[in-house]
This record gives sequence, structure tokens and C-alpha cells, in this order.
Amino acid sequence: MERETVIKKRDAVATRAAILAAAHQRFLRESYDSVGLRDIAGAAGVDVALISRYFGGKEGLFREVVSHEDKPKVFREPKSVAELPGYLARLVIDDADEDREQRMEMFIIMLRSASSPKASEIIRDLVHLDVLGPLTELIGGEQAELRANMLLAILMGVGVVRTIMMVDDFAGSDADVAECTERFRCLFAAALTC
Amino acid sequence: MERETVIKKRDAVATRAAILAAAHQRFLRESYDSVGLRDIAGAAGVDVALISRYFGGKEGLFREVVSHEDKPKVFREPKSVAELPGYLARLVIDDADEDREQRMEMFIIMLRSASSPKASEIIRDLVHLDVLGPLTELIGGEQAELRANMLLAILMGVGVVRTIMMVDDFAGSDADVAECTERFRCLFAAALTC
DNA sequence: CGTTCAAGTCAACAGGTGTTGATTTAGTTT
DNA sequence: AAACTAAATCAACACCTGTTGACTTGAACG
Repeated sequence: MERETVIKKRDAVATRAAILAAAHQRFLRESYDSVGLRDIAGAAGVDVALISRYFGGKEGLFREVVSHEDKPKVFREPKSVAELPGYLARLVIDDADEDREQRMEMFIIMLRSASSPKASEIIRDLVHLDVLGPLTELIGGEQAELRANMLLAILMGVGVVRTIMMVDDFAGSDADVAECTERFRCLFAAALTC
Repeated sequence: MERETVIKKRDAVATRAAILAAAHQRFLRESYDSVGLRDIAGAAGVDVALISRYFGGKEGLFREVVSHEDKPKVFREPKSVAELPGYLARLVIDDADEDREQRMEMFIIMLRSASSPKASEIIRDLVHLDVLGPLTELIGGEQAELRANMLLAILMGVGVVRTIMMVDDFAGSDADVAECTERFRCLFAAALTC
């Protein structure tokens, strides 16, 4: 029963996954420059050299962490503009849903490293391709791009204030979760119709 | 006439200011970890050692850049909740006003380095003290803190999307500046009343 | 059983980081 | 003009970074 976890089973894809998981965890909490490869390797229980060997370097590892995540694409779920505000509100507030939690984690990782020169290009491409693109297409109309930018801004802003500024009073003590979700739904709707 | 600019006039406060200005400029464009002291010193035209000497190290320099800026405090200008949305909208859109530009720069600097462990504490303190505090006090009421957080989130989000994600389509080509300002005024108002 | 080849480890590198002490320079004071 | 003091420089320091090549280990295959 413990053979999978304790004993090292010389499996390339397994250690690759272990490195990827450890990297995800670190990049979630610090910026691209802050986290060291030796830290990641230590958390994954492997040697540092393997990272440069498997991913071609730190940059390649980061690219694979943020892009190759085989989780479902972020903005494919909502089918119409009408249900978009509600969907985004639940995405922001409801941390019970594990799937949404993972999608939000992607945003945090991107935010954390967005100011590191080497990581910023990777992130910008990803944002335009996976977020802004589908979002603009879904909204439609002549000012779709502007609307998408505003929604992304709110999304990013909440992420910043919550996880980086360490302020988590949105679904706080007295406020009900449902009430708070409604509040954000209203805010997203305002960004779309203002 | 060129004695002040070209000839080095062995002035401690002048070089201190030069270092501070150069540091401000660098921290505005990269993160705390990315920026090197030798780069700052080179831009200021002084030796690296002077930085650690005058500011007690990189951390001290950063703290002085973000806090000791003798510019007017960010959220003292608006007098009532009613004029808050308009004020914030102008703060975000109107980049002609140099004073507002400087206030927005502070936000960008804080955003850029917010994910670097050493800088994050400094920034969190500053945000709570200089932004969230006055904002909450101005809003008033039982949910003032929540409202302030939402406003800060939008503010930060726009900053992220604009300068880090390199998306600047808010006051873009076809949209008029006045029209866009009104849009953001409406959004901030929604965040306050939702 | 012995060979083979990938998986993993070790050690070292070249470059960059922030920081410190000793030293020199320039401006002011007596 | 000589002495003094603060300002600025130089050189070197440990330390840490990502990366690379040579090496060793392990397991599967003939």
C-alpha cells in the first residue's frame, strides 16, 4: 500500500508529475523570481538537475505549469451572456467547488508572476488566448473587447486583494455567501451594461 | 547652468534623491526581485555601495520608495461618498492629470512587487493604512469595509490588466474619454450600492 | 546471467545577488 | 594652507541562482 508513495519507483512520468505538482504549489504562493528550483525539487523529492533535464529550464517548467494544465479551459462553461455574471460571481465566491478553485488558482499563479520579465510574456499570451478570446467571443457586439477587459479587471482585482493583499472580507463573517454572490453578480452585470 | 546636472556636487541629499528616483522608475516596471541594486545605482549615476549605506539595504530602499513619497495621500481628496465614484473613475482614466498619474504609479509599484515575500509585508501595511483605512472611513456604515475592499479590487484589477497584462483598451481608439470615464463611474457606483 | 539504456544523482560551474570594510576624494573649517 | 570630516569609490566578500557534464544506479530484455 505504501509502495506508490514511499518507495521510489523509477518512473519518469511520475516524477515529472511530482515536479509539476510541486512547482504549481510554489508558484501559487510566490512569484516566478522568488521560487527556486532547489526548493521545488526538494518538495518533489528529486534532484534539481532533473528539472532542467525534463523541462529544459525554469522557464519551460513555468510554461508547462500555467499552460499544459489539462484542466478544462476557463471560459468555456457559460453558454450565454445572460448567465455570465452569475457564473463569474460563483467563480469568485464559491470556494467549495473544487473545479472552480482550480480555475481560480490559475489566475493567482498568473498574477503572482506577471511582473517577472521572463514569465510575463508567457502569461500575456495565455490570458489573451484562453481568457480574453473566449470571453470576447461570448459577449459579442461592437464593444465586446472592452467589456471583456472590464470583467477580467474585476476578476484579477479580487484575486489580488484576496490572496496578495491578504484581505478576505468579501464572503466574511456576517455576510452570507448567497448574499455576497448576488452582490458580485450585480457588479459583473453592471460592468457588462454600464 | 549645467553645474547642477553634469558636475557631481557631493551632496548627500541630492544623491539620495537620485537613488530614490531611479528606484521608483525601476520598481514601476519590474518586481522587487527582478530589479537589481546595481541597475538602480547605474541609473542614478552612483556606486552600488551607497544604496546599502543610505537606506540600510534593498528592503529599506523599497520601503522608502513606497511609503516616504511625500506626495499627497491617496484617498484624502474626495469629501463625500457621493463624489467617490466620479473621483475614482477620473483617477483610473484621466492620465493627463500629473497628480493622478503619480497616485496611480504607487498602485502599480505595489502591484508589481506584491508577490515578493520581503516586499509584501511592507505593501500590506501601506495598503491598509493609506488606502483601505481612509476609504472605509469615508464610506461609513456597517458594510463600509466590504465596500472599500470591492473598490480597491476594481482599482487594482484595472491596474493589473492595463500595465501588467498590457491591455489598454479602456479608453481606446473609438471610445471617447468622457464616455469611458462615465462607464467607470457607473461601475464604482454599482460596487457601492449593489 | 549479463548487457543495455534510461532514470536519477553528484559535483561543479559561471554568473549574479546584496552587503561590508578599507580607501580615496572633495569640501569645509580653523 | 593644513587638518578634519563627510561623501563617494573600490574591491572583495559570502551566498545563492539556474544549468551542464560526467557519473552511478536500477530495471527490463535477450
